[in-house]
Amino acid sequence: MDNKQEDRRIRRTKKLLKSGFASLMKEKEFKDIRVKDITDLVDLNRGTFYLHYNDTYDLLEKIENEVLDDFQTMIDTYRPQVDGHSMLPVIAPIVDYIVDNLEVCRVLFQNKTSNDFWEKFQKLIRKNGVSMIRMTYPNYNQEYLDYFFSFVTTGILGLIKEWFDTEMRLPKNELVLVSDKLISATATSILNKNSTC
Amino acid sequence: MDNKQEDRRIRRTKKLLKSGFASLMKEKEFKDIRVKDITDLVDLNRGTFYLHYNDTYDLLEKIENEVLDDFQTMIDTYRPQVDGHSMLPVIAPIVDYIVDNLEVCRVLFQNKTSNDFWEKFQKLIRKNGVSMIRMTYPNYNQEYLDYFFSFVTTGILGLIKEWFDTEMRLPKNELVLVSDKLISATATSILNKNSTC
DNA sequence: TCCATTACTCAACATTGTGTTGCTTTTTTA
DNA sequence: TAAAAAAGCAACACAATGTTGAGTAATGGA
Repeated sequence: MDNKQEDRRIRRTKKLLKSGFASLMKEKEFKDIRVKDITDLVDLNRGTFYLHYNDTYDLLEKIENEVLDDFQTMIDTYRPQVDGHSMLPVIAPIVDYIVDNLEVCRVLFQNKTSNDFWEKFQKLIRKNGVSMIRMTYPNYNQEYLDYFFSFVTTGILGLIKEWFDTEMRLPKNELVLVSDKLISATATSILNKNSTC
Repeated sequence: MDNKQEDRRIRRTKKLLKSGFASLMKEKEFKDIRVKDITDLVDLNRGTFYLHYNDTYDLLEKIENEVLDDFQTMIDTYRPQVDGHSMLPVIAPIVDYIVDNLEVCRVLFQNKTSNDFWEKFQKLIRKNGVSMIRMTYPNYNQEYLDYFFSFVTTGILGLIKEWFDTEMRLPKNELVLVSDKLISATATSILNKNSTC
């Protein structure tokens, strides 16, 4: 978006720091990653890190927010195509995105850090999902709806995590289908039986 | 279990450190908790901490494992009562346990640390759950079963987290019912439709 | 092409928290 | 009550942090 706002050097440096960080996350735990580890890996001065991030938590958070912004953009783009029965039109591009940004997404979805990303992801899905459900079931009990969304969104996060944990053995399109199936199965079983409670 | 194995002073000290830690987790993030914070709070020497734990991560891990051991014991105790259709006989005592150990369980289920507890909890449920499912569906595709379990177990974890996040407003027995309902809804919709794939 | 701007480098620094040690005091248990 | 073991205490070296000031190099607009 702000592609021309930042100095080319800054873009380059940030990209290096982020990719170095993601790369280190394959080898060691988040808590064991030092600023020096990152800057050594990508050949930058340690001080340079602090020109852009406060610490490794800040770096992680910035990465999280960038991905989440992309997700929101995709939801806004593809939601109009959802027909109410299946979430496929939205799920498919999101899974495509994950595949296109594997290294970073692995870090976020496998979530060996703190569950900030999971939490924010859920908020995003819930925000967008509640408004859709309300169209069909305007009076459904809000508290139950909250629990429903907690269940489904964490469930999907667990699904994607499982996918990474198993080296992405399941083909991408099957992951999409399984996700959609589980979402609609849960939704219909809950929404239809208790639409008045 | 080893109630009489450990010196009374050790029992007291460990209990103090664990409760102090759980108490601090209400105020601040895990990463901001120093060993000195804990020992100051419960009036112990900082060095004493290191007689029992390597660091705060180690302390957290020990807490996790104790709770998980209790869960396994409860599953072993109550599983014989499960009739195949509902998980209520197992879910209910687990939720009771959570209520009886609120402070510690809040830390583990709200999971603002690293998702080690979630991960171990899932492993435990999966281990016990797969063997039950196999009785009824011996030939169900293993890979799909894995995804099903990832979905359901993280879903339930999300449910419990939601419960803590909303100050446990939902009555305990309703939480039990919602959990059971979501589990069996997901299970039946998946297992019945695709028992051959 | 030049020049002002600004990002990055480098070395040094104070600070904080860690994990350990040797010795003393207190508590436990048999 | 005595031996054993845990907790207190003070001091230590160490690692990593976050910041600094001054010099160097790259950038992008005129």
